[in-house]
Amino acid sequence: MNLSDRQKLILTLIIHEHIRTAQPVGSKTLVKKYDLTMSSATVRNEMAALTDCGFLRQPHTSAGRVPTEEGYRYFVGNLLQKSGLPTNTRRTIVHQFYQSRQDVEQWLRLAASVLANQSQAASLVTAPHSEKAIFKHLELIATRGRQVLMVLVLMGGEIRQQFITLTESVSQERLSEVAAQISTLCVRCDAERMSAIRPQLDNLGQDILDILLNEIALIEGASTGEIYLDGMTNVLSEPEFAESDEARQALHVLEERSLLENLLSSTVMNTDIGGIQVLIGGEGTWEELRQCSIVLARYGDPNTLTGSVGVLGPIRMPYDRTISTVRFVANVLSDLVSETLAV
Amino acid sequence: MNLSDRQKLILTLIIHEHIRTAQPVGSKTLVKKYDLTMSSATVRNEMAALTDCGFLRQPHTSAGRVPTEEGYRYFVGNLLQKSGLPTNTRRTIVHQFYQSRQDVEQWLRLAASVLANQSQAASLVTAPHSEKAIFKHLELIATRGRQVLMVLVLMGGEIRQQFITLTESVSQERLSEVAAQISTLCVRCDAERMSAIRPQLDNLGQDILDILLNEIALIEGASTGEIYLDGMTNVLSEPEFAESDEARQALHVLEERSLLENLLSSTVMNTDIGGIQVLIGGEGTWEELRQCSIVLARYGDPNTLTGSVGVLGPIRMPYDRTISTVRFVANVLSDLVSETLAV
DNA sequence: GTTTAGCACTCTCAATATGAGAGTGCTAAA
DNA sequence: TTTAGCACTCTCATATTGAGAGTGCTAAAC
Repeated sequence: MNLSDRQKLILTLIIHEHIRTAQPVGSKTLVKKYDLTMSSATVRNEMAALTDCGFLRQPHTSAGRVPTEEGYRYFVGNLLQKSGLPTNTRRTIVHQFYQSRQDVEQWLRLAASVLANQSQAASLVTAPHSEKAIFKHLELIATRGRQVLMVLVLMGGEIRQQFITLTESVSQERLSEVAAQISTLCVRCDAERMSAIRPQLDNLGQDILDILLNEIALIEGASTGEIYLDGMTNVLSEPEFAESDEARQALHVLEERSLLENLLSSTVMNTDIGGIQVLIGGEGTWEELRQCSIVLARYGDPNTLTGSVGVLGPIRMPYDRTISTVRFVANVLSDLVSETLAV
Repeated sequence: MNLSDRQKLILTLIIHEHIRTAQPVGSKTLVKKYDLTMSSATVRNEMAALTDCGFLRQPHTSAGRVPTEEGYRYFVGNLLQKSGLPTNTRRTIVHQFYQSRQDVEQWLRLAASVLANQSQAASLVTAPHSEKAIFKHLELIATRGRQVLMVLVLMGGEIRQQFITLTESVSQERLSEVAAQISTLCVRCDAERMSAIRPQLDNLGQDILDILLNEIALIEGASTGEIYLDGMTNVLSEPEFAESDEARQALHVLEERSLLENLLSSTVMNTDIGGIQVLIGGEGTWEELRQCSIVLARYGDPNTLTGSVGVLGPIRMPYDRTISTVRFVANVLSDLVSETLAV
C-alpha cells in the first residue's frame, strides 16, 4: 500500500492525537490543533482514502476516525522514526542500576519496575536462561536425617536449590567430599559429558549425579527463566479498560505462566538481540490481547544466556517512547549480563 | 451489642444471600427464599433493629438491606461456625503438594495457586523467614576477574546469592578454602558469634566475612521473605469492581511491595501460628482496601521460621470457606516446614 | 405483647423521547 | 486539485415516564 506524503502525515497526526485523547479524531479538530495549511474538507478526503486502505475506521457514521490495528502496524513499521530516550532519562535509569545491589534478581526486578514506571503499563522481564545448561558447581548440605539440600550453580549464574532424600543418612563431610568431586570433574561440562564421568563415582556419587542430571534436564526443558512482572495495575487505569473485562483477560495472560511462556516462545524466540518485536492487537492469534499491544526485546548473549523484556499496554500506546525504553533497558541488561554472567 | 436468636438468624441469612447475589436483600425475598415461618413484616421490624445496631444499611430508601462492615465483623466474630474443608478438597490439595517437586519455591507457588483457585480471589504467600538469621553454609564461586558469586545458606533453607567484587583476583582453590573455613567456624552461629571469629581469619577471610555480615544484616532487616502472588485477575471479575478503580487500588497494595510488607507486619505479626486474622474493609486504616477483605494466617514454627498466607477478595466474600482454606493451606505449609526446614 | 395484613409512599432502574453537537460525504465553485 | 457550503447521520447527555421492589406505619388479629 503506497501512501502519499500528505496521507502519511495525516495518519501520523491522527494516531498521535488519538493516543493523547483516546477519542476518535475529526477532520476539523485535526486542522485546528495542528495548524494544517489545508482545509478540513481536504483532510476528509484523505481520511476517506486512508479508511479505504484499512488504516482508519469510524466507530459510527458520524464520528471521527480511529486508527485500526493495520493502521498502527503501518505506523510502527513505516512512519515511526527511531527516537532515542532523553539523556537525563537514560542517566536516571542507569543510575538506578548502578545503585542497586549486585544481584541478578534485583536487576531484573528493577528492570521490570523501570519499564512499568516509564511506560505506565505492565512490564515483564524473564531471567537470563540458556538452552544448554553448563555445569559449574554443586553443593550438598545435610539438613536432617536423609534430607539433603542440593544447590546447583550453572555457568551464567543460574542457581537451583532442591531438597533431595537419600536412601540413607550421610554425614556432611561425606556429602562435601562427593560435591567437591563432582564439581571438579564436571566443571564446564554439559549434561552429556557429565553422564560420561558416572563410572568414576562411587554409589553415593552416582545417585547424586542422577538426581543432578534429572534437575538439569528440567532446567533445559524450561523455555524461559523466572518471570518478573510489574505495573499490572497501570493497565487498569487506561480508559479503554475502565469497565469491560478485556483488562482481566489481558492480565490473565501475564499471570498464567503457561500462557505467557507460550506467547514468549512463539514471538521472542525469532527476535535478534537488540531487535524489537511489536505485537499489535494480538495479531489475530491472541484473542485475549485484542485490545493490547506488546513490545518485546531480547537481551543477553546470543549463543549462551538470553532473556526477554517487554511491556504490555493498550493498543493506543506511545510506541516511540515505549520502544525506546524497552530497547534501552534490554541493552542495559545485556551489558550487565556480559559483564558479570558471561561464560 | 446483644442480638436475639431471630436477629442472628436474619443477619446470617441476609449476609448469605448478599454474598450469593451481590444485591441488596429485601424482606419479602428473604421469607420466600428461605421458607421463613414469620411474615415479611416481622422480618422488616428485625431488619430495622439490625439497621439501628449498625449491622445493616440501605443503599437508598426503598432498597433492600446490605450488610455493613460492622455487620460482617459481627458475623465473622460471633455467628460463623468453624467449618472444615470437605474431605475430598483436602485430599486434592494435599495430593498436589505431594506431587510437586521437593522445592520450597514450588511449594509456595503452589500454595498461592491453590488459595487463588479455591477462593476465586487474589492470594499471597510469603516465604518462611526468621527474624534471627543462623548461618549454615557459605560458598564462593569464582566467575571472572575479581567477580565472585557468593552463595549463603541459612539454617531453615533460606538461600541468598550475590555477586561481590574483591580488591584483587583470587583463585577458585583459595576461595573454596576460605569458604570452607568460614563454613566450619560459623555453622549454627548468629551474626554476633560470627563477628567473634573474625580474628581467626586472614585478610581475605575478613573481607569476605564483612560482606557476609552485611548481607545477613540485610536479611534480618527484611520484615518478610519473598512474596508470591496469584489470582489477581480473579478479583477483577467480581461485579463490585466492574468499573470503579477500587480494584486497581486494592491490587496496587499487593503489587507495591512496600505497602504489602507494611500491611503484613502491622497485622499478621500479632497472630499466632494456626490463628486466623480477618481484615474487613481495611478496618478504617487501609483506605485502598475499603471494598476488600483479607484473610490471613501465619504458618511455620513460632520461634524460628514463619511466613504468611492469605487471600484478598471483596468484602462480600464467603468467609467460612475462605477461612477454612487459608487455615488448611497454612497447616499444610507448617507441616512441610517442620518436616524439611526445621533447624 | 407479638405478629401480621394492608396500604401509602419512596426510590431506582430501564425504556423512551428530545435536542445539541460533532462529523461526514457530496456538490459545485474557485 | 482544493475548498466552501450544506444536508444528513449518529451519539450522547438530559429529561420524562412507569413498573417494580421495598419500606415504615397503623390497626387488627393472635
